[in-house]
Amino acid sequence: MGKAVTINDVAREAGVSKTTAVFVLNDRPGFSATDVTRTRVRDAAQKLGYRRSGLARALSTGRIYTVGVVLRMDGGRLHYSVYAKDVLAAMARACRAVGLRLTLIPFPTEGTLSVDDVVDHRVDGLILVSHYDDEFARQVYNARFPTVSFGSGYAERLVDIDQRGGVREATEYLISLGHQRIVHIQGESFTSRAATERRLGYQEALVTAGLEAQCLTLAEALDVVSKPDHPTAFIAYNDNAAWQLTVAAREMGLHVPDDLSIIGFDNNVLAETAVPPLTTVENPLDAQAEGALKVLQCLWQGKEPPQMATIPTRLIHRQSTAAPPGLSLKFPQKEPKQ
Amino acid sequence: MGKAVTINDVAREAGVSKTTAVFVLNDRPGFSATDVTRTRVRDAAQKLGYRRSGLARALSTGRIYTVGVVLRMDGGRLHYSVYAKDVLAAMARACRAVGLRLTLIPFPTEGTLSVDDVVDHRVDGLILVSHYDDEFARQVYNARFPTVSFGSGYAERLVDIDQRGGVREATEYLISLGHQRIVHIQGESFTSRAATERRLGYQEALVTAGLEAQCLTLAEALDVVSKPDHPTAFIAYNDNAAWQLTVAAREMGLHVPDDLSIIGFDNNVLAETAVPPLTTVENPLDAQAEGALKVLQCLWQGKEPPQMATIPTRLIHRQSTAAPPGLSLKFPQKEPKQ
DNA sequence: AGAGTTTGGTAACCTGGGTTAGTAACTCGG
DNA sequence: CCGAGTTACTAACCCAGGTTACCAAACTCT
Repeated sequence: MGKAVTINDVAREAGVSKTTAVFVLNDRPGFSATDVTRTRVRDAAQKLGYRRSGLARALSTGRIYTVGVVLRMDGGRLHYSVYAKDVLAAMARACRAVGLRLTLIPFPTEGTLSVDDVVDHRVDGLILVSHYDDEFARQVYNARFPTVSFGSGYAERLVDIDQRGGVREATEYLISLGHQRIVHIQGESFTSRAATERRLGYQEALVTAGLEAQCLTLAEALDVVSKPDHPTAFIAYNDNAAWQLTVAAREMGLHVPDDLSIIGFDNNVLAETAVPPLTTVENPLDAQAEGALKVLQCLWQGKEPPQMATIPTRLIHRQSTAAPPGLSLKFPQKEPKQ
Repeated sequence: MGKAVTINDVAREAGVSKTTAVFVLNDRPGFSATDVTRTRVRDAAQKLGYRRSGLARALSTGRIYTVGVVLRMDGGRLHYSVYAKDVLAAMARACRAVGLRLTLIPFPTEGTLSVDDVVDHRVDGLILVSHYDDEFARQVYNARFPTVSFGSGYAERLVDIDQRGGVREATEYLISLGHQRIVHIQGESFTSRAATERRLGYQEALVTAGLEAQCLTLAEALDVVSKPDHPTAFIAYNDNAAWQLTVAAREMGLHVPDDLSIIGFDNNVLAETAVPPLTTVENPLDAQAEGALKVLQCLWQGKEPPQMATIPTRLIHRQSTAAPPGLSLKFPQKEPKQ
């Protein structure tokens, strides 16, 4: 590897003081130097292949330009794999865009994390992604370490998407297509913020339209759909549930969307993979990631960030939604198998 | 946040020199101090809530105790999401076990990464996970930066699983069940190391048994399985392909495993999610991650690591494999639909 | 011409640890 | 009681940057 070139080497090569070299290379505002000097320093740096040490810089500035993403990396269910990877990808993009680095701090499967553990990770701030321990979150916030919650979870400085509005819009769309019997497939953790918000969005839309609300678990929904008088539309908690329902419906000989309309939530790869591709609510992870970083930047600058930021969602129209069978004039209604 | 407590504060509080404080707190071998002194230092540290700065330590020791994982975070296909997340989880576990941290260095969607970019990420070493740019890999290796390849890719210091042996064992298992017509579903990138190795494992087993080899793409396989005289067993490049074939077979009214045996590769969440759960070759990511770290540790200690490490795989028996229809005595053979 | 300001630049010290080379005091053998 | 060896501890310097305070010369104003 050879000895690394330091700023001292550059200064010596350019025949100036270290201070001058530092100030020139950092384009320090307010520092005056002749063009000749500036050029000499830059040429010397170029010639020696100088690359400044992020470490030393971090030590003296007190900023390391890295955020830690605390995330459960276990959790075997398929859609969580997709979500975790998508969140990381979005955070990585957002960080890259503003010149930050990203350290992954996996939340352990067993036990918990302590503030000490986390601070030792040398990060300027933390992003707590949903599904972590509330006790841990409270500790970190109490330590006054710059921290944001990403998605549902501990409610301090939360950056979340508009869960409720997204589902409301999707439900209103189904109503506008003429559906009267619309069922909501609830998330597995009924009490989580995301699950609650999504359910509320569904209920708000139905109440406004004067229709009756019915919330089922995925298992119940899979059962209901096999009955002859099944509902004409389902709005699922996430793409995974929507996708499983789609598979089940297809196997039962039901045609999606002619016999059954299905809407998911997340717009992740599962929605694209499904046959037919799912109409779904976009989970704008990129915008959410940017929002989370903005909050951290506020904290770093000493500004008080908003207690809560909500990222708008939008409905992605694909091929799993249509008017209910009675209203569909395009094709003769198919008879469900059995 | 208050002012951080430094080692100097501890030394002052304990009434000793900084050197003594450092040596005591680091349990430096060969340093002698009375128990009274040691206790005084430790008590002072405890009392002040001293926490040493990883940054400063990294600066003076030249080691930051962090590895960078270079990984594509785009690539929308479902199984890649699962793979990326599983690899990260495995790397995170392996790092944690040996007291290292993990920085995610996402390989950009467009363009490439430069060595400068990466070195600035303040890491002691790099893990290049498959699907990166060969040119980039060459540069990093040339820069003599401690680097390992994880899985298929640039062939210097490669830590890979026993792709060939895994598929060979799986194929031999199908043969032992009595299958005569076994088809291999190839990976999408036919020429990649993983795809080649897996195909070779399949071919070796068939040749040894005196059977005829047939390699198809997933699309071709989905087509073939709809024919009346379809093969009795498929061994897929990965769980995703196996899973798609399973879904297709089920929709065609074929029963897995009675009509059709299917084996996947990876043993990830897709294999568990599939109905029926897939017999598959385990992709031992944890062992592979540990192997990759071992190589880095060799490099850090100046030892020459093995050019190539191969992690053994094993077959996971689930419900997608059985004897071929003719040999199955358990149930009457079902007639494929159509 | 003397005072004030701008320009161009630097020595010295800071970040928070780790390390080297030494010193004073004590112990032991002869 | 003198030299050698050990024990207990420390001053001073290193890592590679960033910052502060200050200075000399040149320029501007009255």
